[in-house]
Amino acid sequence: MTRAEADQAVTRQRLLEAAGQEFAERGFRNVTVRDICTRAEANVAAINYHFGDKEKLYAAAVHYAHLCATRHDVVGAVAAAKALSPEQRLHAFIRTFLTGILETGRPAWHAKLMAREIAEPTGVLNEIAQQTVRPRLQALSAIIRDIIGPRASQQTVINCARSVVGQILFYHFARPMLVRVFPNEPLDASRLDELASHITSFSLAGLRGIAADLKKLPKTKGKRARR
Amino acid sequence: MTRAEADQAVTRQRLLEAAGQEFAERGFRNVTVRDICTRAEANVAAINYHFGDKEKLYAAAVHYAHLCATRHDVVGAVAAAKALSPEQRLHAFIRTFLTGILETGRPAWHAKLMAREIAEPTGVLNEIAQQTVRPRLQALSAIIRDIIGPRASQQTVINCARSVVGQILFYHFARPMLVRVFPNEPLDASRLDELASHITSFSLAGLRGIAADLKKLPKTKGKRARR
DNA sequence: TGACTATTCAAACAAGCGTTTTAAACTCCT
DNA sequence: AGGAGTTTAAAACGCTTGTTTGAATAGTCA
Repeated sequence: MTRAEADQAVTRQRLLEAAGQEFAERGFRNVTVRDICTRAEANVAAINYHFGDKEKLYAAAVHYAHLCATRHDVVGAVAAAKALSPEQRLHAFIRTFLTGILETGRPAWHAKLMAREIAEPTGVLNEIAQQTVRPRLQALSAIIRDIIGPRASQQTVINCARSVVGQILFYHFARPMLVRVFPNEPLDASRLDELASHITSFSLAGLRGIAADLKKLPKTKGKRARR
Repeated sequence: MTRAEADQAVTRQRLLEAAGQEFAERGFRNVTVRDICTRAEANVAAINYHFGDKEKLYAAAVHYAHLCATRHDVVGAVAAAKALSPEQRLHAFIRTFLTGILETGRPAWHAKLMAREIAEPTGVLNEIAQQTVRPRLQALSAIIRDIIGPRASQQTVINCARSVVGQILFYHFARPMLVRVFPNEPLDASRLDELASHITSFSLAGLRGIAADLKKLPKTKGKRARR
């Protein structure tokens, strides 16, 4: 690799990192290219030179975040825990997912960027849906089905999955409000274990309750209770 | 009231409605004053004339939304159901809250505006926190305590409240992703009953599970199990 | 070394934004 | 009817934004 190519690589990388953090923290529209270039210690024109335009930089940042995320991913953590009980796998899923939400600064802007894109799509949302969300949903659905049993309808599994993920992502989306309503709670990585345990306990009980409800109404053979 | 005053009032009101819907749907930064004025069939200068500037219009829209929301509010619905069981009151809370999230168009941009402000505060968040969120949290906390009993710590109640609200708001924040991951699900008002029932069942079971866990660990007299 | 390419940089550009200005249109009161 | 006060309308202003330009710099390779 030539020196020039190395320079290009290092500037590109700095832009990618700076853009990822800025975008994750403040959103696509609220971040200016000058903000990013200042943080990356690069010239204003660097973005257009290396990536074409702001949108392509954003797409590259999302793609990069996905690569980073899949390295030590939620799905990976769950797969590695294949030998564990469904309850333990649920805890692993929740804890790993929540880590990316509660962590601050450099190491975990990936999850925040994903979450932001989920709420305010910018065109690369479909890519995220296919590459990041679907596999996680698959993993979570498998765990949930292990817990509530094969008689539950697919719709029930999905509703439960959304209940679990909703509890987790709440700590991302509602953060500005949470710090105002609960000013004495840190709500950062120091609470990870406590919050992960709570969500796991709450969700486990919820899932078992749903499963118990199904047994009381064995009408439609369990499956396909949908409308 | 003079004719001029009536005209002023009607234009102001049209601006307020148009702004509320635009802001709720697309966010403060993504909406231009020209968008609002076009929708309200008013001149560009109307906003600055009637409200001063764009931010004050936004604040007025939030305030107006709060007024509309408190008319047939979550808290009101719960208070009216004071005679009901905690389980029924939980269902009423969830269903009323979820209505504002799932409803489309005119009648229910209030909840969406609130939710948007929760995720991306613009300066009036403190007002919302005090006027809208705190009373709802109080109402929900009371219901939760009725269900899980007096031995639970305040922190446990709060964690549970966040678990319930997280499930509900998820259908607002994650909507763009949800419609992509579940393209065959409507996720609008037609699903209100089903989703409200699911969240209620899931949460009720979750709460009872938390309560049961407390009885198995009566170490610290229940209260103050924090940290 | 010297032509050639790749990268950085300061400056300027064009478009979109919120806002202001200025004047016209309208209503009200005597 | 006519002046005063209020609301609407069109145009333009100033600022910020993303982007482009063209020169300056550094590195490669014959």
